[in-house]
Amino acid sequence: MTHTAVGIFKVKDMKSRNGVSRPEMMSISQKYQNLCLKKGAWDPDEDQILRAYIKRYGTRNWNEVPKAAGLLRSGKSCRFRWMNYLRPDIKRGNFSKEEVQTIIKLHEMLGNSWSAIAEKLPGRTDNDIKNFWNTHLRKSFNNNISNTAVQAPKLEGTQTSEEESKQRKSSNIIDVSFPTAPKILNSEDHHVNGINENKRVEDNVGSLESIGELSLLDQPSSMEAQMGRVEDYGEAYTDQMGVQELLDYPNVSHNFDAGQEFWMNCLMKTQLHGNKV
DNA sequence: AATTGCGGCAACCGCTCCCAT
DNA sequence: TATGGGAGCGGTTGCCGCAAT
Repeated sequence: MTHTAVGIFKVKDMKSRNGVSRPEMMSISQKYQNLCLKKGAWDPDEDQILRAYIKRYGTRNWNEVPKAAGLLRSGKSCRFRWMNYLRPDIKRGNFSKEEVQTIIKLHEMLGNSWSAIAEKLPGRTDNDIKNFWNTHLRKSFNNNISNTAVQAPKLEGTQTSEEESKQRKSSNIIDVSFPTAPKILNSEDHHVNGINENKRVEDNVGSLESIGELSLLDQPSSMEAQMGRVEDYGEAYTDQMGVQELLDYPNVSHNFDAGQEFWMNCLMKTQLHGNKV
């Protein structure tokens, strides 16, 4: 049956014997389990089984889910499928302007803490955001520094039609430059506005109670200055008085970076018109 | 028409953290 | 207090489809 192989080795209960150490046995067990488990894309039947099982029994123990549901998958795989695809509250459409802005701002602030970013984007998963960043935004920000052509983000979402896909691919190279782009540094310990980069990200993000509070971050370049991670790319980032002003009046619009504003406009035009900017 | 290269997404892997014992 | 298991996270890989050659 499906879960016999999975449950065969209870490694923690085994003692070393025949000269095989526990770690070695662990490894053997893992390999054996892996051989027995299905990998790769999920088919609709598996989705249906998992969905039905979780609907009925919930997700208290992911390792039990595949065994009890009769799926030849690891608990991790089931969890991943549920969390990133099957969950009913998953949003699978376009990334809105607000969502893109939020991702950009939070990434400036938190780095690659996708789960923390995802918390502020209801319906979006960390994996979605990570993929979106890696395939669209990262290139833009890398090229941001070198001022070369970048690829416009795809904003249609994951379930695009072939037509949209073709249109996107035929028109997705735009020229964007960021004349005043800040450069992120690898610094040791930063405490800005209560954010400690050396702490777990959740601890820092916990202080941002709602998306509304993100309005405080509406000045991307200035935020870099607040975080003290800006190299000398212009006075706006190094002016201590300016930084103090931001700290004193966080809700007042300061020094909105023209390069990023332009870039954001490009994104929005691409989304709204589905064509060149 | 066949081949190659590339982009995008889904999924896996390895690691760390948290919590129960 | 130490240990082990489960959960969660970020990085990476593999596959598929499309465009270019």
